[in-house]
Amino acid sequence: MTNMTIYDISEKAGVSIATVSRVLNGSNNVSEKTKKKVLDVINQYEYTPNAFARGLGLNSMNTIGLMCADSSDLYLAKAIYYIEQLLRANGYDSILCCSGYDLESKEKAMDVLISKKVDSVILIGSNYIYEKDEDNKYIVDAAAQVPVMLLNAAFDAPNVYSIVSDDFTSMYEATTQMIHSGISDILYFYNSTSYSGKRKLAGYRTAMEEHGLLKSGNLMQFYSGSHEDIHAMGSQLEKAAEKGLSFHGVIAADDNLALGAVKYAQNAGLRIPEDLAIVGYNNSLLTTCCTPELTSIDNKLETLCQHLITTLMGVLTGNEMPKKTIFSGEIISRGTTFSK
Amino acid sequence: MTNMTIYDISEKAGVSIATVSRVLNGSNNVSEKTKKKVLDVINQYEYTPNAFARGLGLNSMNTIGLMCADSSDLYLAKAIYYIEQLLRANGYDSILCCSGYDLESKEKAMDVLISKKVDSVILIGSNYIYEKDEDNKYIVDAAAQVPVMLLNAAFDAPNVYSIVSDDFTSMYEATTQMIHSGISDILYFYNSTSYSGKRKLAGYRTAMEEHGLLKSGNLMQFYSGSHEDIHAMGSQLEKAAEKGLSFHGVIAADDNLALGAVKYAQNAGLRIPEDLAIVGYNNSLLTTCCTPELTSIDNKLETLCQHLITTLMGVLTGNEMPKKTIFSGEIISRGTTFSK
DNA sequence: ATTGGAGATGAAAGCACTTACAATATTACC
DNA sequence: GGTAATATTGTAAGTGCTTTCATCTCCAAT
Repeated sequence: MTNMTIYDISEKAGVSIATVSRVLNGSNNVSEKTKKKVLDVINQYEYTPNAFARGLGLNSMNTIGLMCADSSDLYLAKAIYYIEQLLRANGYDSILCCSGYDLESKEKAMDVLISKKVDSVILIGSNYIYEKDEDNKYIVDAAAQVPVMLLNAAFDAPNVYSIVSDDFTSMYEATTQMIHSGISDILYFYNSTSYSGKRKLAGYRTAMEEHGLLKSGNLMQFYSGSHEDIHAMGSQLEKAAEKGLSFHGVIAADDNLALGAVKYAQNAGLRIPEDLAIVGYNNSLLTTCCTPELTSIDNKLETLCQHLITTLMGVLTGNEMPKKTIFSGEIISRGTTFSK
Repeated sequence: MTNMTIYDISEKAGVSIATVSRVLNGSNNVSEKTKKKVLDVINQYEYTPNAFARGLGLNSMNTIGLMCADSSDLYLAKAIYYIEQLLRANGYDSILCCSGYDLESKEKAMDVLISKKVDSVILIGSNYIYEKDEDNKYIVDAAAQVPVMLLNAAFDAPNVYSIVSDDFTSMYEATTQMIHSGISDILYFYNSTSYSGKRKLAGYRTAMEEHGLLKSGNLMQFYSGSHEDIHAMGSQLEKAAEKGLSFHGVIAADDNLALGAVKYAQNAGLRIPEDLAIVGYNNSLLTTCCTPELTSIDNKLETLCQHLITTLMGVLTGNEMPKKTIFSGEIISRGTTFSK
């Protein structure tokens, strides 16, 4: 922690700097005797090698770039937390970069991280993959420099690894379950058409189609997924109902939207779940805030993160790792739906 | 973005590397003509200087260490978000380190950040300052290396800067307001005795004392402040009520605890606010999840963060800056209290 | 006693920048 | 046109590590 250099240590220990460097890096080409001698000096003076010089020599400072649209988003914040913990446990540090949701900002953020010489970039969230391939160029470019890890999105390119949850199946099952509970007019309430957004929607559609219940009027998009807008979400449902849209169930693409539906039901004096059953997505802490509490789909974020880090560590040590991994989610039943 | 060095650029531009370095660092000792010439080459080849070599030469990589107990905590996550944005706007990047709540982990986390050669460390949250001075040694040590910024805590030491909200006054006013609304048996529900925890409590005590209403039995501590425990929080209140404790108001030290009180009231069939008025703290998104919505104290986090960064930037450029700044909070009245 | 080879060590050349200082070019002024 | 002052540029010495390669030590095998 002092400002000594490797030269000071080598002098005090009576060895060359090469030897000090070797014990610093755990090389086994050092005799036990001199290793101990050097370590003693290092501990005595609380010497810490200069990280920049180390970085220059090794071309790495053991840092990983974490990118997400908004680190204050409930779900993303949890992911950041898990990932940071896991990385540090593996000897890596995290440099965080909130990119926002537009492509240009993402490209800029990516440049920042790459120019910081991170060992890898982890893109947290399904909004980093675009329809058009040219819009994903910034990812391909980054992957030419360092491995790129995607959480909740998948993209097939060299040096890009994807960890996703099976959103399609989760939504398919949630929808099927609601149909089986006797509800046939189910609204799908969503905001994003991101990678996972599309798969969720497809899960709903497939389940509805299989029962001959799909009506295009029951797909309702809201412009935002932000918590601040839950009242506006509620209003939108209210207006739709006033205009004659009839629905006794809402499947929402995330918990904020589901909470909007709860707000709507409460304002309209509807009983939950008798008059309106509601399912959310992400199983965030929002689920336990409202009354009744919210049924939601848990996509096993911690497991996804663990697997992501395992994969990344494998890649960084030069191992062949799977390019895409899929995990199943789970429906957590609470008060806003009928128990099976 | 390529792997060129300053030598390549100097060669292609027909100047020395010193000149390239000068334009890279915005030195004004370069003629416009050569500056343009060099910039053209840099842009043409998309050259980015090697961050490690730069760090070694400048002894800085323009990164700031962000430390918080748990980045997935609602309030801390918001702080991280604001700070990261502001830092990046000022040309700095953030390396994130979630320290947990125990001292030893914090010391370790601090070592990690310092050894990464950050330009400053920002401690986010009131739990970084301890009663005993020896427990704050890790901060003093860190401050010997780089400026240390405290958000929501204050500590007087060289090179340590504190940005706090006036928790005492906020709590004093919230309590006074509740008393004036006609409630005299007000429970104080808290978990932490951190820097701001103590000040909040003092605000409540002072207000109650001034009205001769303070009863020590009305101070109720809960072991955790975590959202997962809201049901347990509710149970604790329920048990206390069953044992004969009477209260018609709850002032909670944060929104999670307040939500616990809401859960209790709902389970016990109490009307809010008629039978039980509730005030939370932090004005987090939890406030709008429950019904009725939660009155809470907003401590102007964004303002605090802005001021913190302003102060930090001043310090880093060698200016004299105030060691401690205090901002007022504001009570946001919602449905869990009587409107004034 | 001799040789070969493994294991331990050191000298020195990177790594890609910054910057003090010296050298040169340019301008200003008489 | 000459000189001093100033603006611009280059040389070279850091910055603190890693690592290759050569050297040296030591011991087992012959």
